[in-house]
Amino acid sequence: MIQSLRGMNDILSEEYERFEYFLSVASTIAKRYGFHYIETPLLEETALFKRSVGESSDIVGKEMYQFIDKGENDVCLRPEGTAGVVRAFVQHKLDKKGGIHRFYYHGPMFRYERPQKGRLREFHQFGVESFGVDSVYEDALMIMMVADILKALGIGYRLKLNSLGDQHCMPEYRKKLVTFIESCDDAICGDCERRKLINPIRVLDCKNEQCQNLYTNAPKLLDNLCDGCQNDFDTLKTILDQHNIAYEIDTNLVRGLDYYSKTAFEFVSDNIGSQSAIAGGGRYDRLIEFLDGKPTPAVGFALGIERLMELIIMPEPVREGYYLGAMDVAALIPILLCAEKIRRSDKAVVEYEPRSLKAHLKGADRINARYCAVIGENELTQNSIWVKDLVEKTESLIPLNDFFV
RNA sequence: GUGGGUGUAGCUCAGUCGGUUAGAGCACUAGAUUGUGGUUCUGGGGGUCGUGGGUUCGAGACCCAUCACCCACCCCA
Repeated sequence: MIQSLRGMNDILSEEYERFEYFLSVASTIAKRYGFHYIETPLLEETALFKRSVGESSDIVGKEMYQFIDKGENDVCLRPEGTAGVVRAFVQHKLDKKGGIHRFYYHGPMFRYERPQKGRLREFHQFGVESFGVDSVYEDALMIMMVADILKALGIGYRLKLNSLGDQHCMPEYRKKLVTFIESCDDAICGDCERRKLINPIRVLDCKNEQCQNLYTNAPKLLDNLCDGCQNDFDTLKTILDQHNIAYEIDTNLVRGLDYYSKTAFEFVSDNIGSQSAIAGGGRYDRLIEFLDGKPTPAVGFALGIERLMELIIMPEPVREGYYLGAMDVAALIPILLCAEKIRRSDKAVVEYEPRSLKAHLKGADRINARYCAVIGENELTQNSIWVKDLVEKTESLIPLNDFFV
């Protein structure tokens, strides 16, 4: 038997209903916030991710589905969504056009990791990117939008917040941090030794207990922000307070993608195991110029759909449409004609096997139909169809000529 | 990539020390006054015991490999 590839799942039936429900809720909310859908290719030039996500990140370093195509292009399946949207933004010269551009997207992402709960090799994200807005109000908008989506789905969360500084304060902070790390050099773990050289900020969220103990006295990002970053961060907190969105400051929250600056946030759930991040995002004002665009401020977030699936509280299912069945082979012909008429405006599911009335009622029940419509010997002689409303428990015999004329 | 656990019917799982025809519940299907659903009762169908090797007179059970899933590390959404 041929099986799907490791970490790549089919989504079907009830699971897909959840998936679809999520998409409709999230898309509706994104549109209400003034965002427009954008679809970008799953396959992109490898250089796009090397330059945006960053070669120091694990995603680019070891998790990409990368290969040479028949035209000898170095390509890979997208490991995340932002890079492609930024590429499209620049390619279509929206950076030069100026103004505000707000996009939302959803689709599969690919990372070659060891699968576990909440971590697949092909997984789905819903994300949002906003270009051209410098104001920290847009950062707040992102967080409010995620909060709105999670609330609409009945999902509880904790929000972690941090500021990573900008090109003015970050480099200086980085120097301070490296000096600090060197002062406790011999005691840090091998990973941190590596991080110190490639991306020193990442030592902060090292999970090694000994490292964490050492870093309690490390200089904090938040104590080293320049005035501009500090003001924005304070404003952001005020806005969130005003909107009753609870948050916790996490000075060790360092997003794993290299392009973030200033606002960084992460929504986590305590109910889905160790892969607990359900949404993450932040500002990335420098990324557009890294990808050859005109410098443009930008913020965004992405949300992992699979991690949300089991948390979604679905609305009560309602009975809808028709179940049609024959009690006699000859009745199948008018049944099919009726189904065709119903489908012009409603759902109709036909059972082809002639069965007892009881079996048909059960069948209608099983697919959660509102109406059970049956033609048997009696109806055939009277040229009519028997219809029972399974909610109102009323039934009627309708002449075929009158049925949905 | 590292460490640990699990794999028996469509689903959830029993299966004793290795022993003869592999079980239950749910689901499916058919009946229970011959045309009235969601309850009950009775019957029925459905299994290469994840896959491939090995040990043994005999393997669902023991051993090895492999694949998949789960948990933790790591990473991230």
